[in-house]
Amino acid sequence: MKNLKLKAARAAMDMSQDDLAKLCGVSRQTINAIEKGDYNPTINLCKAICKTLGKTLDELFWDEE
Amino acid sequence: MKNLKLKAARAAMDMSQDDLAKLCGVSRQTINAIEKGDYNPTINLCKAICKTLGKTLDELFWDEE
DNA sequence: ACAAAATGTATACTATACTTGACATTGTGT
DNA sequence: ACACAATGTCAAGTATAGTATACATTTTGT
Repeated sequence: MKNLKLKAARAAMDMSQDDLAKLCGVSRQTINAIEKGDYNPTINLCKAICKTLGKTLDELFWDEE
Repeated sequence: MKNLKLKAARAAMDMSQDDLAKLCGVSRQTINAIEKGDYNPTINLCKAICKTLGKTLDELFWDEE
């Protein structure tokens, strides 16, 4: 399942996947795969993404059902 | 750095590392290593742990500074 | 319509999360 | 003191997160 919250938060900061990737110290493909739901990132990467986008884990990676 | 919030939440539910591991579908060593801070779990495992312990990602895995 | 930027996707490789099995150590109860 | 549960730790293996390179497609601006 895609991570649309991440995609939206990135768009709100007017960042490309590549911008975010560089700021988080990973490759563009990694960000792309996470947004696409292709894989299961580590918590440290999730935290780095959250801090870069000014969000928390719950805001970007928690799905309440 | 150790994850004491996780250790405390598990203790509050009166669960052993092995209990938690089984409920999350991972090995005991994995839970032990996470509490010890030995590695960097995936977000899916973090979510499974949170749901088992009735906590959110922010409560167990977010460190505000 | 055109060019350039951003995104999607594929392959082959490397790093590391996670497993299984085993043993040592530290608690906790009786 | 004794037994047993819970925790810490090691080593060798497997699965998959994440990389580098490359190319196709879509989006956006002019």
